[in-house]
Amino acid sequence: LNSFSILALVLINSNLFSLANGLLSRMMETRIPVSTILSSLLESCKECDRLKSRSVVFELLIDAYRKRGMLNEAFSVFMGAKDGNFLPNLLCCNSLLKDLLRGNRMELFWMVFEGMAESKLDLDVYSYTTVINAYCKVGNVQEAKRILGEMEYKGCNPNLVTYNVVIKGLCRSGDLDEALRVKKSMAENGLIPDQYTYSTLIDGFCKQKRSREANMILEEMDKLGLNPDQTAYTALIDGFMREGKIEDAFKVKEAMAAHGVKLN
RNA sequence: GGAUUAUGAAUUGU
Repeated sequence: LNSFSILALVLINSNLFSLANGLLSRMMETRIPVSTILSSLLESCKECDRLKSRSVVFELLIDAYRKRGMLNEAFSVFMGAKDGNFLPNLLCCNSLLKDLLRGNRMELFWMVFEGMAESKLDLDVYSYTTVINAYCKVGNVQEAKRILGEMEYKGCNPNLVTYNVVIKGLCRSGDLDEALRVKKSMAENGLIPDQYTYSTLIDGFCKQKRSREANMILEEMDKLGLNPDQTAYTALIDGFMREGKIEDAFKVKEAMAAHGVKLN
């Protein structure tokens, strides 16, 4: 195992990443527990202190575990690497956060996030957006908005996706008016709402049984030349049907056809 | 640069 570890480090040092990757895959497939692989790698890093880019070995291993859905193992490697002062780079951390959030592994998610913060890693718009999304998903829009403020304060500008995530969170929590205010505020930051923004709002209004207003949002979208797509129309049809407004639903279906958007 | 990461955008009933 130690020979493999050292070889992996040497390969990375020589920019032979895919070979290193193959080696790590073989190590994983032996079913040796992560903790053993991890300590072997950390030990080898200490021995081979003249090799460069040693933290890459942990990034490769995290990615390998992540992509196999082995999130506990990916997490362990992150923690071990961080504690050994081989903090994975931002892209790797962000990717791990994304998978932990999607996998609903929130305990691990927050531990990784804390680890990034305590290592003084500068978060980027991806990191912040993911964290905002995490808060939104548990209905904590307050905290989501706090992070939004924090990122701006730290000089990291929220982008279109960030705003869409916040708007979605507000819609889910039923705060439609605030969602509209946030949409308006995008212009101040030079951002133009896109089809995601509009579809999110349309769906939000529909889910609160405010389909008529949703219809107006769709019309606004159309006016602006942002072609409402299948998602926007489907959300609106669904909204009208939920309210029992069958005729309105059919009108939307006709408008949809007139705009050349197909029913799915 | 080895990895190229953030919106699981809508619908799919009982």
